[in-house]
Amino acid sequence: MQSKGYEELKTLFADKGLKLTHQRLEILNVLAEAKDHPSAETIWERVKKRAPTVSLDTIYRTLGAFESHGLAQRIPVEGEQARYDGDVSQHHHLVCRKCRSIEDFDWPEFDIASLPEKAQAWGRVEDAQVIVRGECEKCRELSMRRRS
Amino acid sequence: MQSKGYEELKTLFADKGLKLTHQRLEILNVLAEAKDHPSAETIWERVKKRAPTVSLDTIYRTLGAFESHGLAQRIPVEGEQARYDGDVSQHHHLVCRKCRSIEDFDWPEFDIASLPEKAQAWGRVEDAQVIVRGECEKCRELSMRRRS
DNA sequence: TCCGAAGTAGGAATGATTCTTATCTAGTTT
DNA sequence: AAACTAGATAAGAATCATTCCTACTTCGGA
Repeated sequence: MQSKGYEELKTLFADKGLKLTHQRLEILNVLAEAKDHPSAETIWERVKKRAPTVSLDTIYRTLGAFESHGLAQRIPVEGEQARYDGDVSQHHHLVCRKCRSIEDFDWPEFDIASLPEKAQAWGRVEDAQVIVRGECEKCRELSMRRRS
Repeated sequence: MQSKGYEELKTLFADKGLKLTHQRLEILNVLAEAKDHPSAETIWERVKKRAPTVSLDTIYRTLGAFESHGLAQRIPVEGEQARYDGDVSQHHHLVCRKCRSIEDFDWPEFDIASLPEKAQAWGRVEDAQVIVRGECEKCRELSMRRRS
């Protein structure tokens, strides 16, 4: 995800009726740089390095605003903490049940337009993605070593 | 999901090292009859009709046990309450962001074996499903009517 | 520059889920 | 059939992510 210029962002936010504050900018930056699909709390820790006074509540509110305006997505995973992705382009996720790590993967052949009848007729589709759950390689090795 | 006979279940549970208690039977029944992907609390309400003394904690513990033994799945959705599905066969979900309803859909062409390279190499895949998010027809009509 | 809407901090409140402890039960052993 | 033991259960307390409340501050248009 490439960062947009300040003026470009300002226009983008204005169009959505959002104000482009310092905190929101920092959160956007963290999201843009993150490759680990961080939780709100993790984002908070990272943002605090550059803006130490930001409150966790602000992080939550901002992420909620970003999500409803299509600037970020909340990843469809169960689990204690919500996980966010600043990349809203079409892609899919690999979710490790052990260590909770989340990785992206692309699947160009996957096409929302070819979803079956029932999905097309269901209502207004906003997004569709594949969720693969299991055990990542790292955890798999660990559990094998432990067993032997 | 068809109910299995008692003896059959007993064997199935014994094989997994689980005890087949009255409570677990009732929870299984509720899951088998449910088509709405209920939350733990909803399951609790239904189970209480037949077994009024069951505690919510038992519901949570049992669902956890069922999930790790492949007798139920927790649906990969974000949101305040976890949602469960007694159907563990390959299928996908339509999730309404407004009313939180969840519907099943089948997609025979979807094949785990044809996931792209990166997903195959990631680790041990336990399941893969498509999550479609958006607004169901009912909510869509409501919001349109309100707007006009 | 002024105003109202929107954003913010900090702490309190909420609500789902899990843990603790003492008790109980299913399936097994004697 | 009585005793045994690992696994289950109930009840309430504890946790922890997330949201709400209140008072204060900032942004952007007029």
